[in-house]
Amino acid sequence: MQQEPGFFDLVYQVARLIPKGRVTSYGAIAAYLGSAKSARMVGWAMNAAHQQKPKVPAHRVVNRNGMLSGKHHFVTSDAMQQLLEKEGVKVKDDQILNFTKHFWDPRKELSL
DNA sequence: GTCATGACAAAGA
DNA sequence: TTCTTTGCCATGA
Repeated sequence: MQQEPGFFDLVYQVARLIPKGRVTSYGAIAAYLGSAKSARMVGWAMNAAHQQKPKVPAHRVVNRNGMLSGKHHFVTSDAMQQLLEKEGVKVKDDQILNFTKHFWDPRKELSL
């Protein structure tokens, strides 16, 4: 088995590194992986993250606008918002308040 | 092997 | 300023 670190695995790794109460964007993760323009792949990876173990905090990953674009993919549409608020992130109208304040850039926090 | 889709992002009009 | 279009790369049929 090649065990080659695929794009998905990288996304899961970074997603799990997101501190509690923080959020990041698909583009930020993509940029950290070296493919800033492949933000779509990050979101696509999240789609498969549901079957990944350990669980991937996909609820901490939102689009560049801080909007819970992926909430619709959770078990329940409210699950994502509930989880975020539970961690201290205020969500209003499917959008994170003070998004820039909660924003966590792996490219900055992890390494440069 | 080819076509179509996807939880995004940046640029152009 | 908002809306529209293109790019990106991997997965599935």
